[in-house]
Amino acid sequence: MANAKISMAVIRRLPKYHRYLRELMDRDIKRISSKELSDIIGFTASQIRQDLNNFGGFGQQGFGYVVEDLYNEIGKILGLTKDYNTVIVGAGNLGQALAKYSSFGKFGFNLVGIFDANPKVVGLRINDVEVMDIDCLQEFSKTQPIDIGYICTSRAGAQEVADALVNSGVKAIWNFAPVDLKVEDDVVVENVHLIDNLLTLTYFLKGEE
Amino acid sequence: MANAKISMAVIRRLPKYHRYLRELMDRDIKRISSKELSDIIGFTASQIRQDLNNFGGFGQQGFGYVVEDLYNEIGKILGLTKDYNTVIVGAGNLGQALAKYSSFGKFGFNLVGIFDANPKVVGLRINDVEVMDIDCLQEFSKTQPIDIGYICTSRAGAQEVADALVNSGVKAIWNFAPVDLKVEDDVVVENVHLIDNLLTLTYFLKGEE
DNA sequence: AAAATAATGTGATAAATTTGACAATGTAAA
DNA sequence: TTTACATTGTCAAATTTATCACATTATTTT
Repeated sequence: MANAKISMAVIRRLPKYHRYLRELMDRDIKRISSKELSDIIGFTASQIRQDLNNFGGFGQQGFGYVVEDLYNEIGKILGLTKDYNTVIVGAGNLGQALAKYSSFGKFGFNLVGIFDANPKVVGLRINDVEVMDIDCLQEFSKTQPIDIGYICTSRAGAQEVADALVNSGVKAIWNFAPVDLKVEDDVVVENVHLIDNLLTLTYFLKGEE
Repeated sequence: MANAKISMAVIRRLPKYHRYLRELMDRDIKRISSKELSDIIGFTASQIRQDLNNFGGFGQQGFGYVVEDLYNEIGKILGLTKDYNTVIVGAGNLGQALAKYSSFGKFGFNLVGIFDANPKVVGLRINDVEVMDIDCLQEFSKTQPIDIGYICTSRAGAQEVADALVNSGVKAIWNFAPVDLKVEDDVVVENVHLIDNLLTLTYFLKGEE
């Protein structure tokens, strides 16, 4: 297995490959060439081959790729062979929406707890998971290891929540607060900065009219 | 004004500059050098200067940048000098969360309508905006021009909704459905593919344990 | 079984992006 | 007013990323 450093650009394309391969499977397509995949996914065939080769040769010369095998291989690379325990911190609009969103479960993301600092929402049940006080997080993490924490708090509380998650042994944070968190090197943070996204949109909107 | 093509990499950094400059203003800091900004934002000083120079010289040699001026300039570049009419299509969990999320208003994004195909939610009022039937979209767009449409539907309905938005004159789409939309060249699409994001996280989580 | 065809894997090339270096030019101090 | 200092704007180099081109190796057809 090739273990040279994989570039971020490649990694960010992997979920898209995964998504399109799933779709091909659903359409009962058994095999695909890099050229055909290129046509539907929008990357060049060359890039697709090069991307996949970072992880080993999944294709067959003169034949292409077996859709299901490739899907499974990419799933493995993305770490989808195991389940993950997740918690949501911040039971506001977004936190509740994520709690109710069922699609994550399909990929093995199991919501095991929701936490909030606001006594008004503590005790509420959302999608069959009880909202607990944020101060109970560390205690909770002893009964059940937490793999990923979703931070859905305001900007102001986010860093404190990140620290609390890290203290509870969480190694991956999905951050929706518009702030860049400071965490130790062994903790992975993935940001969803919605405002940043929206401003990119207006940049182009402005430029094109 | 320099009008050479600005790279996507630069554009995606602009909202982050904007965010950090806002924070500096809130802390009442009047001026900043690329070196100081580098320390807090995490890009190299050289990159910061080069990024800003794409749009003209906003700094002063030997002095640095005036925080408020730079904030305003970047705001202009991002198109934040005007307001935008937005609609949400899909009043499910996420659509409702976005409707209730007030922060967008601060930047001039005004929610003027919410649409859904499900008769059960049509008529509901969310954050003082009524949920209308999706079939009323085109009619609605005649009374009030729509600048940006947020697609918060399922994967299955997203393309159809995108088409309806484009038909109603919308030139910018913020897409939360896990699908890549096909639209004409003059329509800008910004995707928030949450699942893709989450899978990037597990990629690193897998690699680091 | 041999020839024609298809499509990967990969090394070389090109393009894009980031970083480094410094002259030019301003500010601040003496 | 002159000198010392700070920091931008920008060109050049280095690095990273994407594309091209093709030899290799499999499949399919005759």
